[in-house]
Amino acid sequence: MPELPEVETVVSGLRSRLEGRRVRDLVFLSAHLERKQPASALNPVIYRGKTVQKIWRRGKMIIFSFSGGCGLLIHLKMTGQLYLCPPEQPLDKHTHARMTFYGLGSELRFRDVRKFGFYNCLRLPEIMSRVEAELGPEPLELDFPEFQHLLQKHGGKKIKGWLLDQKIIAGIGNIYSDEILFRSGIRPDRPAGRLSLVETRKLYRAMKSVLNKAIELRGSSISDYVDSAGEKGQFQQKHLVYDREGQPCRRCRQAIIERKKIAGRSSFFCPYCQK
DNA sequence: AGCCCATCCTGTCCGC
DNA sequence: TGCGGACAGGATGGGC
Repeated sequence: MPELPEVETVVSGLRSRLEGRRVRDLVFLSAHLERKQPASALNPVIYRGKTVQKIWRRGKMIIFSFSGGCGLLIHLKMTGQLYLCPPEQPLDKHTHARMTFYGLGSELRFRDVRKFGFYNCLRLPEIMSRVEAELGPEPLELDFPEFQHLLQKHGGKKIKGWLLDQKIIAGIGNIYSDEILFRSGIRPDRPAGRLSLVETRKLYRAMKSVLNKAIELRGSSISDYVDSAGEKGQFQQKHLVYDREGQPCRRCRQAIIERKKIAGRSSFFCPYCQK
């Protein structure tokens, strides 16, 4: 499931290959993805001849800007993939869009088995206003006082749900919320507003260190995730609780990792290390 | 305000 | 071996 570190890895790979390139064509391969376009969507034909100006990330959203004010807003959701590959590589039924470029031996493909993701052709100002309306601040740019303020502002929420809420903080999903809470020694069902100062500091530091370390290791490949070159990440080897139900805790080596549904999501935690 | 549930979708896994 | 049902999950939207 691509979360902030996976999306960051994809974006940095695409950026180095695509920024400054001129689009030859954008083609949708399945009607499904087109049905997810909002009413204000641009005709894909408009992208022909446009130059990729910038590619960046906001939370888990991927944004492209092109010359002429066009943009792309892409979300990989759970099984989406956005990668460069040789044009002759066979297409399968899960590949929903392809973009080709002048002078580049690779094409960009959007593939998504479960079809939860979207790939929206929109004007850049519309993308920016949508993204800013829907997303809270970036966790890696958040300072400690603002972090504390957000904990109090949504203090009734369980901390797991708090971390997952994209409107509070943008980019954290189910894997990293569990890994962050384990490293903070905090149980996922604790109310966000009732953490001690020491716990709040631990949580803040763990959030940054887990996300940064995961970016360094190019993300976690649990099911479908691959980067822009089709390569898997390595952070799954560092997971301490996620998907480890029934196995001994890697820290205390005694307690057994539990799994509970919290805030509607499977949550893994150590009943001994997390208070 | 915040929780729970259903929804979208398909591959995988489990039990019979 | 094969089939059917449960399940997973990011985000949204409705109901309580």
